[in-house]
Amino acid sequence: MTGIPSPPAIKAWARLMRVSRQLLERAEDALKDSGLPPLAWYDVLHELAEAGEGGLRPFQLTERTLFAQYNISRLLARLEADGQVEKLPVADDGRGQTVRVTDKGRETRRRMWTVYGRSIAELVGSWLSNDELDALSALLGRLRDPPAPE
Amino acid sequence: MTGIPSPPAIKAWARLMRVSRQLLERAEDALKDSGLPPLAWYDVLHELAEAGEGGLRPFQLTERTLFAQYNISRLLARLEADGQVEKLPVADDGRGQTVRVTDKGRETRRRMWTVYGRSIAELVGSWLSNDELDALSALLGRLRDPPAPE
DNA sequence: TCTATATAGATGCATTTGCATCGATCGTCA
DNA sequence: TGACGATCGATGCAAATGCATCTATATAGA
Repeated sequence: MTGIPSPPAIKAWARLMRVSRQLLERAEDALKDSGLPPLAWYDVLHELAEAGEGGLRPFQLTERTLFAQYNISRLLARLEADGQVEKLPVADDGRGQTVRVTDKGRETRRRMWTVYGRSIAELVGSWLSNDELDALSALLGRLRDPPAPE
Repeated sequence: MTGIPSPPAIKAWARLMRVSRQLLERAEDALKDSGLPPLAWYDVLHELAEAGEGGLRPFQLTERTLFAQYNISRLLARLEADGQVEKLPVADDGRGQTVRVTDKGRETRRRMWTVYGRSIAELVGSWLSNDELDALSALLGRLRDPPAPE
């Protein structure tokens, strides 16, 4: 019975898609303009930095970042080729590996954050109050992880 | 002075990016599962349908859809090859052309909407009340079209 | 233990995107 | 009118994405 979306739903959807695309593009542009790698690198380096010395398995990264499995596989290959991460065999699972961020990777993340963080502040932080930002987060949170259509 | 984003700004940004990506993926999957073309086709067909008989110039489509110019160029080539749109020379500008949706294109849009609309209803409409959806639209509207960084 | 099935991760191939640039026409200004 | 910069749209080439599938290891069940 939810076949036809209400006008407010359509409008919210349209704005959500449009605004997120636009802001994402701005953030990517800012990184490019500073000669820094794309946001996808940041996402992975960030997760790995949070994970600490233990590192993460690639499949854990696919869960956390929403990138497709083959995408993570290739992204990690690029990051490794560039010395940003290192892959270690994992003892109790011969199929897998553990990925750990290197010092260079940590430094890359730090440099990216100075630009990325500024983008966030400019694109979002300077237009809404903290209360409004919290309200936005709360509303978006209700749309998160909707149950997959069986 | 807006160099460092506040925690609420970071959280709102993260949710915005994550939720929009996730919902977009769901909507795309639903179309694929029904054997329908990707959302990009819908966006263009929708704009052209709204424009009516007069059609639109490609550069107008790039403005309205946020797709890059070369992207629109190739998307239109694919749509034309598939008979969804037709390109007409435009009288008063020898460089340009006018793009108009065909009957087939209108039919494609209609069929896509039955699936796409249901996705919107399920992914957004069923989780927030209309008032909440309006509040979300209003907040997102404040983030729209931020002035480009010079 | 042996077999069947599931999971981790990589990869070949086609499609799409991004980037730079091009050819063509338009508009402006001398 | 003629020259010049701007705009419209297309395109060659490289990189990234999507899709299907593959290899290898792990796990469950007879």
